[in-house]
Amino acid sequence: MDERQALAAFAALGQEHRLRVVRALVIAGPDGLAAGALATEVGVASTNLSFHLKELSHAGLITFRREGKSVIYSAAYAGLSDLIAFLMRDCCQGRPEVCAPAVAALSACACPNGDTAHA
Amino acid sequence: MDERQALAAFAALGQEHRLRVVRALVIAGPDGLAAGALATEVGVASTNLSFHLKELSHAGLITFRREGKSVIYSAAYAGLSDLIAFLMRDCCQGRPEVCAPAVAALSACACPNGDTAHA
DNA sequence: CCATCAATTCAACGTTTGTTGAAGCGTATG
DNA sequence: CATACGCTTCAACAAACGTTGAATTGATGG
Repeated sequence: MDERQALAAFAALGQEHRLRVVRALVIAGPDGLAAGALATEVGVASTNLSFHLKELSHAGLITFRREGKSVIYSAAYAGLSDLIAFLMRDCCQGRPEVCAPAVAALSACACPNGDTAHA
Repeated sequence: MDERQALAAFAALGQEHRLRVVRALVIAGPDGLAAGALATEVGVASTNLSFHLKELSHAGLITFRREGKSVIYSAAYAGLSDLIAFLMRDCCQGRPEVCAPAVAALSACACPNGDTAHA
């Protein structure tokens, strides 16, 4: 990920309604949510939501697929990963302890190795 | 971290000059950089930089200390960690594999356990 | 084929944001 | 105590952003 993409992603997340959309989609998981459902959940007019969804999609933070009359949006987990990596890249020039808290914070969420506690 | 703080942080990062400042400070490490040095590195007028530094400080992404005539800024690693945690919170509702890539991306940067490779 | 529903595009608007130059404040030095 | 230096505050302006209602596209059902 280059600076241009990261910039677009952070700018996209720096807006109340868009941040809520991404959070809702992250929580919803790979199944995603229809645009209408999102509009209700976030509390924004559909016209306005479309604008924000396009922005998020352009920033690589969400993806979408048509399903009948609805358009289903989901979080782009890869895009989110890349964004985190960009922000912390080159963070520990010989000082691993500096950015270790960030790893711990994220690990607490994901428990990727099936090893849930006392890591 | 609550939504309001996360919003301020993402909005702060969604601006070219501010993102460069944060990246420069993340790379610089705990020692930090003086405002003047940052202005040179980022390529922005000192007046303008002050504005952005205040914004970043307010968002909890950087800290500062006075040292003689200079003001030294450094990355607030804890703030960055919290931000990452907020973004990915509740991401793996029974599906750890979904956000595992994010953990991998960050771990590659930090190698916190002294275990550098082949993890 | 027409009516309906879901979602998007478009143009217009009010507000917020980033930038600039001049002036001010705090710290060091002769 | 006066000067120089580093940085910040202030007021003003142009550009970008988010919101809204009306019109449009695409898919489904009578």
